[in-house]
Amino acid sequence: MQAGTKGTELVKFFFALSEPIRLEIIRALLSAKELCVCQIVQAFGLSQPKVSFHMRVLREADLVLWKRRGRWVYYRLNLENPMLRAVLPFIEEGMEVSKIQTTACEVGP
Amino acid sequence: MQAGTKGTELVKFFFALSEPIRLEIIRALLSAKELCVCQIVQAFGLSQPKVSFHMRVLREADLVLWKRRGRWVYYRLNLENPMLRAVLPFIEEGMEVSKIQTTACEVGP
DNA sequence: AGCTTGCATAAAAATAATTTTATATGAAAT
DNA sequence: ATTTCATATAAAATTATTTTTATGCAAGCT
Repeated sequence: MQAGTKGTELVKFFFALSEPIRLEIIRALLSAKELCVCQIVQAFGLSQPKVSFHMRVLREADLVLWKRRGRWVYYRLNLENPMLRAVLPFIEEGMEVSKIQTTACEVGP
Repeated sequence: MQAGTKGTELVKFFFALSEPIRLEIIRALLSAKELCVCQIVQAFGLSQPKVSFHMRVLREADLVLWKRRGRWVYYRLNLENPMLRAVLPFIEEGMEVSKIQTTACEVGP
């Protein structure tokens, strides 16, 4: 996804979702209302900079929102994004039903 | 999109759409019922192997169907793909209305 | 059959994305 | 004020994708 690309928004959107780790993070965020970086790090056994890198891609594609609370940074899906909403059913597909978020849940440190 | 990836189908789908040239080809196929490679080459001023490369990515993501007729190979959108159908409205967005296919049209050599 | 056209594919070269390693920042704790 | 923790960001190293260049193949023409 080189710089100066036209139609960037759409390209960024698809690009962000075209990576297995990022898709898994999206799925995790679908199950948990929100997650801080350390939870994602632990859940997937990834390095922290790696997770931060991918979260940035997701952020810049407008797929997630973030908020700092104390020392932690929490990420959650940007469900206001209509494109995300359009593809979520396909991302959910194959997920265990039990893992799909139906109600808010307490998470995190 | 490294080899041996899990959840390949979805990743391939998003990956195929995460590239400006491929998105433009999708848009062109939306306007023209079907296009042969030489038409895409001419329409965008791309080299033939480049177009073939991108068409293969689109094929392997199940986004397009192809058929040889004589010496020409024609590509068209795989509108049976439900994921493609889900995102098409967003891909159309910003396209000139006049370019959006409403009826079949005669194209090609 | 031999030529030409349209296209796929392979190999090499160029470019871009990801991962790792190292460092910086903001917030709380001591 | 210093230290510690959680995380972002930068730089370097690695890996993947894209582009270019070269070649091969199928189909029609002469």
